[in-house]
Amino acid sequence: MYLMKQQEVFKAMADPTRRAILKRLQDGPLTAGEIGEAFDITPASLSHHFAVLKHADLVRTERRGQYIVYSLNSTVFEDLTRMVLDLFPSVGSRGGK
Amino acid sequence: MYLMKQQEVFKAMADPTRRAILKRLQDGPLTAGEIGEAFDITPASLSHHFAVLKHADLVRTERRGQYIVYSLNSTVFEDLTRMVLDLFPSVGSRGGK
DNA sequence: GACATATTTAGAAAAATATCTAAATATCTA
DNA sequence: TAGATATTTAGATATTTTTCTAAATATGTC
Repeated sequence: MYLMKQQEVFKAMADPTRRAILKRLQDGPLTAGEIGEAFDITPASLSHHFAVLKHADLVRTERRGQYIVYSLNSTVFEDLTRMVLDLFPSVGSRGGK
Repeated sequence: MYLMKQQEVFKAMADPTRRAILKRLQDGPLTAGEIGEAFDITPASLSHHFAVLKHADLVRTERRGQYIVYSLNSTVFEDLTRMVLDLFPSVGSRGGK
């Protein structure tokens, strides 16, 4: 059922900078540089966070000329939501263990 | 809106042992010792994980004689679900930014 | 081709986390 | 109260993560 790398996804979500990156991408794709403007962090560190998010398959990338454009991968989000629900029996109200 | 400690919750969920602890509690409350049976880890390390889960308000505790009984706190879990949905606009289909 | 810009990779240092052993605390039973 | 069991706390160590600087790669422009 879960094709996603559960551990990678949860680890990716655990960092506040990465969650903020995801937030920024809610309104549409952005280049690495555009995302970085919001953070007081070097491009290298940011790039590391991108790598973690990509590894968890939470974002997709596409090169556009000099730029690399990042966008949310909403498919994995659905899996994540399901995963969270699965951890808490009462709310999801989906019977079996 | 979010009364929960977002960072604490995500951090708590990032560790596989802690997620497994939550899983074990799905079927009902268990003592620290009962939970520990499933893991190849010292009671001290386990206790550390309990502390993290408690700090995130994901579990509740109650002393019963010698034992300490742990149970899921499903209230916070609803917040968590909402939080995840909030990070991914397409899934929740809830308009605003 | 040379140079500028955008981004990533490599390698090191600093900070956070997970784990352990040993000791402390709480409760139970005799 | 003494001894046993259950759990946590303290302190140390090992691992992982975050961040940085410097260098490398890719693309665009002159």
